[in-house]
Amino acid sequence: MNLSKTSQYAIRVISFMAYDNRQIYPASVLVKKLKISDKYLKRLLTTLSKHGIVRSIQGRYGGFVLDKKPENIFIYDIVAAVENIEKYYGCILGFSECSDENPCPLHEKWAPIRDELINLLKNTSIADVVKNPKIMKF
Amino acid sequence: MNLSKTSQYAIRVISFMAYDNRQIYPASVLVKKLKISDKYLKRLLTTLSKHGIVRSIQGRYGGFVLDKKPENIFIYDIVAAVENIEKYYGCILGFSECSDENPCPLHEKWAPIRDELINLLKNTSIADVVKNPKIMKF
DNA sequence: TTCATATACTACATTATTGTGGTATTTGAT
DNA sequence: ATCAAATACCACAATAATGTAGTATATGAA
Ligand code: SF4
Ligand code: SF4
Repeated sequence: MNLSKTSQYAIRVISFMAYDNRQIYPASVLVKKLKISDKYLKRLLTTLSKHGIVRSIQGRYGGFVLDKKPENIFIYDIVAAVENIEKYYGCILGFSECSDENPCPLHEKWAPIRDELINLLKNTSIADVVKNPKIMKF
Repeated sequence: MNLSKTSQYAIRVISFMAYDNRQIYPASVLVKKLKISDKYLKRLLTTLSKHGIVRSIQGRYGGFVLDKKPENIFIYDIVAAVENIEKYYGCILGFSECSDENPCPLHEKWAPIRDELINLLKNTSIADVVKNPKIMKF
């Protein structure tokens, strides 16, 4: 019951960068600050840049910058950028024959929870996440 | 955002057996009906029997029987038997420094969803799941 | 133009999850 | 007691997710 580790990494990086979204952070700094595997994080950053969540600046004195204001970056977009978001819409039991149209008794209770979670992801911005000083003690 | 495949398999098997919880099903029948990998399902059934969810009967004419009435077998127990249930109590963002005591703005919204899901798993019995004929068209 | 330092890319390594094979052991009808 | 048919067990295979290594390419300050 959690986002993939990759999604969590992505959220952490973006959260960190949200502190000062004008500053250019080279990957090396982010790796050191967040203690995430060097190459894995770099690859992740490239992915995020291709999805327009960060902007990459190549060459010397380059790095990564947030491409939008933290208020406009939603967790849902980050997750959708790095993993298959469809997964979050499926049946919790893994059945395929049924859906909203053919609900089991569980569905009535599951669907609202699922929808709440998706809405949470869609409505929560990085600015919201960053409000907690505890989290940001990297 | 789903239970592990193993959990889903387990729920399917138990659901199938719930139809006639007096009948002894040899693993071979369950494999054929549910189209789940032979050895993997057998191993899973052994695990479930060790957790008191099914009872195994060895030897010729043996097989597996539900150890309780479907009304008394809860999804939560099945999941807890086959995967690490702790996973479902953690932070969705994967942070560790904080918790209910040091909530971020997201936590206020996440915790209730998490709790609802856990309650759903705890309160939903196999009898509930099996009420939907669509699901049971194996 | 050079060059230090950054990202981009590709291939491989490790780990966790899921799936398979072969054999030992159990059991009750005969 | 025998034996067909079932579970239990152990070791390995395939796949997916995560982590690592090395090289190519880009860029701007000097
Ligand atoms: S009806 Fe039940 S089994 Fe089907 S998708 Fe909904 S929760 Fe899953
Ligand atoms: S406060 Fe936020 S980051 Fe911390 S456990 Fe709760 S949801 Fe996760």
